Amino acid sequence: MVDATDPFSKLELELRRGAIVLAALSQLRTEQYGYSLRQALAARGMEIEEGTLYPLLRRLESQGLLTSHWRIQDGPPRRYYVLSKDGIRLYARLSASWHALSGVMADLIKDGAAE
Amino acid sequence: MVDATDPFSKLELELRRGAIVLAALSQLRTEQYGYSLRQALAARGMEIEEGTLYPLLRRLESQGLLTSHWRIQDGPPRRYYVLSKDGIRLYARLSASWHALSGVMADLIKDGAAE
DNA sequence: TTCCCATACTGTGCGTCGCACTGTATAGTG
DNA sequence: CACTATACAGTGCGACGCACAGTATGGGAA
Repeated sequence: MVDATDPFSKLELELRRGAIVLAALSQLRTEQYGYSLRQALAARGMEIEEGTLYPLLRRLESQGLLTSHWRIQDGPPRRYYVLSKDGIRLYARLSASWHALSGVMADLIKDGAAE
Repeated sequence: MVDATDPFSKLELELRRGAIVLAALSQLRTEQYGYSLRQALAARGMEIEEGTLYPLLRRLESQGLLTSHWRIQDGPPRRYYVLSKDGIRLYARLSASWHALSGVMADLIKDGAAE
């Protein structure tokens, strides 16, 4: 629960926004269900709300980037997701984009860092 | 003009989305007008549409992060923008956030890079 | 001079998406 | 048997990038 009237909070949220998909995809190279994915990401410093993550997973599947199936075993039924062939390709491209963006931004920010 | 039906294009756009504000702010540590800012960013690999940049500048000013004034000198009137005190503070915080995010993402992506 | 393009800014509307919030259901623990 | 953690689904709002359209000036070429 952040103060939405604070410009910084809004901007930081926007900053994370695009990265969320890539973060999720990166962990779906191996099979995960929503809840475990959320915990895996949180453990690495990328906290994503349930209301964000679950719709995201469904959206990515509807776009053919993920495949999923229910599995009932040791506990409640869980929907497991993993990258599809298209998802693997897209992940490669998107992580390359991230890398490029990261470089550009580092360049932009560092100028005048000595000031 | 990208193919909006291609999931990759949409996701890449989302990836850039949050970074745009930070990129703009980074160049407004020194006074710039919209058009020159757009060219400065493009020259460094960060192309921003006019329909994105101009509203962004107005929005940031309305939030008190930028100050602006018209100047008439050698050509058409230009509206010059520069970081306000609040803007300077926010820029520092936001670039720190970017740095942190960048680190987290690098960590997430690199796992299994050897696969 | 006149045409044209680059420059420079304004404004509108659409589509997308993160999140807050709510709801549903199961498993395990005391 | 209540209570909590787990696990997922669904709705609505707010924010914003961009496509698109419009306005106006300045400079160079014909």
